[in-house]
Amino acid sequence: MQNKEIVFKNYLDSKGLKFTPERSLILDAVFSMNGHFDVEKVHDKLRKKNKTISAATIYRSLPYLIDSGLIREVLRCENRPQYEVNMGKPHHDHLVCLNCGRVFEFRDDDIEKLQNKICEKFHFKPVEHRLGIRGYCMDCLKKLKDSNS
Amino acid sequence: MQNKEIVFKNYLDSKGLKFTPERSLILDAVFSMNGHFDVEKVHDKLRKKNKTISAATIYRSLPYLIDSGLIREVLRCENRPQYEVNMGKPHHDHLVCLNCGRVFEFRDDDIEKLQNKICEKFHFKPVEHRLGIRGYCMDCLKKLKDSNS
DNA sequence: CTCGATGCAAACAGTTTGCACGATT
DNA sequence: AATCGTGCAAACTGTTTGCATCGAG
Repeated sequence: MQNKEIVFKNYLDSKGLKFTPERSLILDAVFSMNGHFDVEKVHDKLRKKNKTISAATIYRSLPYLIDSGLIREVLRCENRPQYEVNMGKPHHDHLVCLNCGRVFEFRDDDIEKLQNKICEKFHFKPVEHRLGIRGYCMDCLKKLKDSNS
Repeated sequence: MQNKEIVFKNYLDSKGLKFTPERSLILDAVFSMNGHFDVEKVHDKLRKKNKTISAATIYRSLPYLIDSGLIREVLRCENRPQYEVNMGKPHHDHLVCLNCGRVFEFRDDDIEKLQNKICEKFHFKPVEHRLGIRGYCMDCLKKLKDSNS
């Protein structure tokens, strides 16, 4: 039993909920994802392992995973909510390419500090923040330039 | 004919589209809104003026308003997309209170500069960015504290 | 026996689209 | 006549919910 299972089980126990086989599979699927994912991707992943679980169950499980701190919702750059695993990384922000859709992660302590300064100014107690910069990545810029010449 | 109408008309003309009475009403409704709004709010506003316009038409018009630069989509803090009028203010970010839902706007040039620095590092050409900090505002903090004592 | 968990299907909300009709040129 | 815009209703997508059933304690 790995760390993530222990965390999830403890969380569920504390709420009088059960660590079922389905929830275990969803947990594994979510952690086998690299990068961002949405409900459909989790569903697909499970189907590929011939462990189909109804979408309703996934929808019902995600809030528990979020509440337990194992995953979190990230910047909405598409039409549906995206999630990602909380891997010890305290926080990071995103560069989203409008052309290829790739997401580049970065973390900048100075930005974090400035944000805290602003919160102080407003007497605002921050819980979380999301910063997403959308634009064009190096590769796509090059491609676009080439195709125009 | 005011500025916004001229801008919109010019935009529509340039695309071979028409500045219809419906689009004019939507434009007015949108500009009479203070703060953020969504499609339903525009619809309501128009209904209150006894100028009911079908939701479909509003949905079809918003992209033109965005594309013409008159309004923009803002941070999604709720379940549906929110928009706001582009009032000359070049850009600002948001503090969203998780308790009362109020949105505080701010602008910080240092953060903007840092973002540009990061983009340079990634050879990333930014188009737009959204920063939302969620937490608790001063008033709610006070209220929450009082009710706990 | 009692709860919570599940899958299914139906319901739902927001958005988009097909279509017939209307207005403008 | 051609083109674009509109309202309506139907379609569609992602998500939630009611219900019968299952399964662990």
